[in-house]
Amino acid sequence: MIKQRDKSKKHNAILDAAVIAFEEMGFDRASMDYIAEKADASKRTVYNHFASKEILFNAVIERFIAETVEQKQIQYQADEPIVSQLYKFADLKVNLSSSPEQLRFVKMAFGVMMTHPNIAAQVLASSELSEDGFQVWLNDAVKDGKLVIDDIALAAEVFWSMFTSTFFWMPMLQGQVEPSRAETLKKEFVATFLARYQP
Amino acid sequence: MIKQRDKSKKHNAILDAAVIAFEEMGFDRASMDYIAEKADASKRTVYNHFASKEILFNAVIERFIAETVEQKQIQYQADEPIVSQLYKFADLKVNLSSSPEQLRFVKMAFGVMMTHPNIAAQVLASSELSEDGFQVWLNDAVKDGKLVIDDIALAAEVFWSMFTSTFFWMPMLQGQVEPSRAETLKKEFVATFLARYQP
DNA sequence: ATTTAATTACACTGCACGGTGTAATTAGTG
DNA sequence: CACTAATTACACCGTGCAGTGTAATTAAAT
Repeated sequence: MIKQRDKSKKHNAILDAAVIAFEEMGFDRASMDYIAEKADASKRTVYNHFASKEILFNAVIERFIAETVEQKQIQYQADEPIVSQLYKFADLKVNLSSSPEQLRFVKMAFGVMMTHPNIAAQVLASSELSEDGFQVWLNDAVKDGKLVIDDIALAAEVFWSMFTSTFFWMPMLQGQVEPSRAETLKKEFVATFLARYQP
Repeated sequence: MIKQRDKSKKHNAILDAAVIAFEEMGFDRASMDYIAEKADASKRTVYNHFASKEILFNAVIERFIAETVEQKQIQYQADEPIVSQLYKFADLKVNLSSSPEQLRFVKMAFGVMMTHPNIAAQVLASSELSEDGFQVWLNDAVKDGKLVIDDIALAAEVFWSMFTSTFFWMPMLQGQVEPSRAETLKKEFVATFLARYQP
């Protein structure tokens, strides 16, 4: 009969502390001593849970993806106006830009990726899931005669490029987009998309 | 009478080496010893030219901006088709994405900026110069009756958001855009823009 | 050829950090 | 309560790096 205590508390405390540390100072400058201190743990315990800093970092990324990528799928609805359905897709991006925690994390992750291409190539994947779903939606809308599109993938890129630039990249480097301006931009982007692809 | 030898050769050799080093391994991991070696200089000489690593980094950024931001202004031409003029603006972004050296540098600079917000906030500014010129151009086009736009700044953002996302951010993180696809996207983006703002 | 500014070689300081080993302590589980 | 897995405190190693001091060397300007 093996006795086992619950490690998960310290485990998560360490992950939380690591997130804070990595966000504060990036991968290189975040020291294991600092992480241990923030986690109210000894450095030895940190190493007992995660054999190296790199392993710890990967665990941090994995937990984030598991937590945040709860499939937000949007189905095509024949009875709902095209515009309002497009707004829903738009909101997927807009919402990220208005969630400071997520933004801070993604920012950190990309910062690390840029200087350590070897570590954590997993981050990009998660941001592309919603974009795949959009192409399915576009297909249904075309079949239903509500949109006229030759090249679905191209149209999808037109749509996402507008939103991604403004609601992902910009906030990542410059900070939040003011909500009122976000609304204006969202409307204009959707209007532009429809000007091109609506019969 | 003071005797002065020409320091500029070593000065530039050091800057060149620093660029290589920072691009290769980022700010933190690029050591001054390594930079000195790459510059065929002693570490002492490096420090004689640049008192600290941070100062060296700033010098690197400054030189890059001075070199690359030769104002590429585009004037509105009443006799030239709107489409072809828009293509010229588009090419400003497309060309960056197809210049590996510039891309590598900008990539490095952003990587550093993300983890060291204190260092070098100067980089963003340089990428926004061409975007200002575009608003002037839009104004002229509207006056000339070739476009119908309420909010010039908004229209400008619609235009740049498409191109920036595809020809700046994507290449920065994932690498080159294939030339043929770049051409397809360019055309589609311009067509979309015109679908919205051409009378 | 002489002068001297610039550069070099090199030794050295100090520090921060990744990672390990161990003996003692703590606290949850049965 | 008794057991023992998990945690801690702490000392320690090796390394890599920013930055400095100095005496010797080099090479360009006059």
